[in-house]
Amino acid sequence: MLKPVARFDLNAIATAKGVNLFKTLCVYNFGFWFDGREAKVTLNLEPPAVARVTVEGEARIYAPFGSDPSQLEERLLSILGLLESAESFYETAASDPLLSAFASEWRGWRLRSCDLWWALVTAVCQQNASFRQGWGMLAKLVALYGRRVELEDRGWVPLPPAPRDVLAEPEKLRNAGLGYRSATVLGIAGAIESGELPSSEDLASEPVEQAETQLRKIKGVGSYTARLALALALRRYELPPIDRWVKALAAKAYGVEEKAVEGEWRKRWGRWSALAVIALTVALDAAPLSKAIARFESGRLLPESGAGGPAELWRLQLGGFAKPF
DNA sequence: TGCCAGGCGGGGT
DNA sequence: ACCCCGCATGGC
Repeated sequence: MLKPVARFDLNAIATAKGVNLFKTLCVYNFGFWFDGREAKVTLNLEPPAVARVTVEGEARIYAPFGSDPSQLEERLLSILGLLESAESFYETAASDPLLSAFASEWRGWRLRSCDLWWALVTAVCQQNASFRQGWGMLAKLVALYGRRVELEDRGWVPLPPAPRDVLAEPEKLRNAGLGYRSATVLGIAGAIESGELPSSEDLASEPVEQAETQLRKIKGVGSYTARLALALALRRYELPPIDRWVKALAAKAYGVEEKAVEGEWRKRWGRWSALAVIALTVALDAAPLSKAIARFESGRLLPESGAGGPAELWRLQLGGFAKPF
């Protein structure tokens, strides 16, 4: 049972930073964590600490007795991208053939980050699977492991399984439909529990190429997975997670050979390379490649209502939760 | 039904 | 340094 330990208003800082909380909370979120008005944000997995954040900017932090509220508040600001200056990203996007529309309509969006463990699991679930399949796996993981925490005045909040939950009940990975990805997730959980994997603090302070190399030591974690995780967990965007989807789209949009896409992408996006990849999946509703290319060719470069893309993931019924919260 | 999807590693050349 | 294949699973 977690008690409210802090309450504050995010409006001033969101306005100052140009952040749209609705856009930030809705993208790549699940219905059991966001209902269109309020989000439950995991601040810490073990021991659990969560925040409730409304699209109007009201924030409440729930944590175990003895935790430091100001540290958790800082963590919430970081998770919501409120400590990040994204101005130069949107400046670049404004004149980009793929993201110019996104830059004008979605300028207030910031990436919502998570911890390194869940970022890696998220990235693994995107391997060789459609967007819908990958996010379905994640929702099933949360439902099957059934980890949750009670807020004193607000009922239960589902939490992602922790590494030790997965190690204790590995068979649930396959039940969640991860297939051969299960072994990779187990490897990640084992590396974290054994201390083999450098902490996110360590990874944050070393050169990004070196961080990627460290993550790739885990079998099943390749360049795509490592880079996506560095973006999702550490907000390190220098290395783009280029998959066949981005490769084909960028080759077309930028007029280069597929083998030249990574270089071209990094030349154009620089320190925002990974964020641009993630933004593109939002802009094109993560549509399967042939549809995404058709979207690009007809200039439909904004999330569309009813497409069921990342911006509407929270509206979908995934993973077997009967109702939000 | 069979084929493919935001990868990956192991095997070939 | 490449190329190529199999891999679990779910959706079409």
